[in-house]
Amino acid sequence: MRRTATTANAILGLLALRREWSTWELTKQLRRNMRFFWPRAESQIYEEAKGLVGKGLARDRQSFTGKRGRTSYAITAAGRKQLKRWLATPPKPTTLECEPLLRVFLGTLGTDAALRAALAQVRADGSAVLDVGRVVGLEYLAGTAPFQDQVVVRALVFDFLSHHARMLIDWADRSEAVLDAWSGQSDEQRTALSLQIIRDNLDRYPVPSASLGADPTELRSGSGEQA
Amino acid sequence: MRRTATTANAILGLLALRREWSTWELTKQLRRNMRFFWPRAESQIYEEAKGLVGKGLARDRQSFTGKRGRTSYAITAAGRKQLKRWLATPPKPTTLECEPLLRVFLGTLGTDAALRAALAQVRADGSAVLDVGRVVGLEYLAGTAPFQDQVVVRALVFDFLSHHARMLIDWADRSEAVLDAWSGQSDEQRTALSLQIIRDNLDRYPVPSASLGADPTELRSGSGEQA
DNA sequence: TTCTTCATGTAATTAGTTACATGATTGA
DNA sequence: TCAATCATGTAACTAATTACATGAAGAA
Repeated sequence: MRRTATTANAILGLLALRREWSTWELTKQLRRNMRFFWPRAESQIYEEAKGLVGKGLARDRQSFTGKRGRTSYAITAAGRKQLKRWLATPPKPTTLECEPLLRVFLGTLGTDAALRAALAQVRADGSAVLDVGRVVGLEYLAGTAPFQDQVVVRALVFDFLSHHARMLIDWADRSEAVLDAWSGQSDEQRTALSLQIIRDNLDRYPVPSASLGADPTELRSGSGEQA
Repeated sequence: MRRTATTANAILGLLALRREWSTWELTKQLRRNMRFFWPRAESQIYEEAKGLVGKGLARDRQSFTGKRGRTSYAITAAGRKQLKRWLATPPKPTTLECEPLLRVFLGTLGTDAALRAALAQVRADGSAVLDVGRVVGLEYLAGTAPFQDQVVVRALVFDFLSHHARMLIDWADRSEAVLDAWSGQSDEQRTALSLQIIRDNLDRYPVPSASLGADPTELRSGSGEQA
């Protein structure tokens, strides 16, 4: 009853963009485009696609390549209706899952090498996004992308992922520089550096005017450089 | 067959920082600090804590508040050993799960209002991080944070989350401006704007001289039937 | 006194992953 | 013809969520 089943709706959305998809094409699409903001194992796709058929939201068609079967899917009228309904529901919150950051959080329990390995992983995660972005972005610019007609929304997604990726890489770079600075520093110096990092970040938060309640003396003056 | 069980290790890490934790304190900690990079349902904590005891990595202690029981946990020597081992293993990739972005991806199938709702959610997600950051950050600056001695690593986490949050908010702002620009624009103008967004992002990628070349093959979604 | 929030869990269910198995196609 | 990779799934399992139930403490 309370089933949101986002993955199923994601597939439904793909089905709505083209008249027929083989399961393989669906998985390829998820690998290429959606994995960075809705990552799922490929076996899940097979499962969900079958589920859609079971609910009458898609229909399947069998064909053969040699003696090996293949299933293709197409959206039904009921499927389109369900998709519209879903798109009108409130979105779920964004979540980030960053195991390397957990390791940094617990970093004092481990080694310097472990800390650096965590940073390296985050940098690699960002690079992986950019690597795909370069290929896909150039396709759109060339006008040859598989869903060129969707470019107006895809550009927004592209912008998101690009910034996300660069955030990861830049953070890894900054943090590595901090680790480098630590060597030869006293505990006091390290602490001072850390507090400065926190202060720098806080200074850049725009205080939300909506929620400023009691007294403005609480706020730091001189933060008037908003864009 | 590798059992990493990151959530269990996360709890183990908390246990290593203090001599005893009640389950409630563990859940509170996860809500306050870790939920933005390792979000888990609270019921999971109870489960995992029991699991740690079962494996001898922690021991539990029962007490009472009135007639109601309470369980507290402490790490064992074996637990510390396991924790060290885990910290030395390679980190897992970062993943982002952004349902609003999926909605933007499929945005042409829905309404303008739905698109804006997705952006609003992302902005809210960023704000939620900053709201906690303000409180926690000031605690560290004041020297009164519960784990003040961990400030050197916590500052790095703080830096990450601050930038992540601002990335979300800035993207929502930019994208909303794009939606505003769309009204009164022709399809050609919208497309031009979108391509410009993609171009701007690509221009800012440093092309990694190391991994040039590779494959432009991956594209080509077959069946060139496009609307 | 009653309401709300803090605190402590259990039960039922589902979503998702890992591992495996195997046919078809390509190209060296 | 052999290996790699493309393509198509299934089985087994576990991690995780939702929903529920209820006691204690403090505020109104």
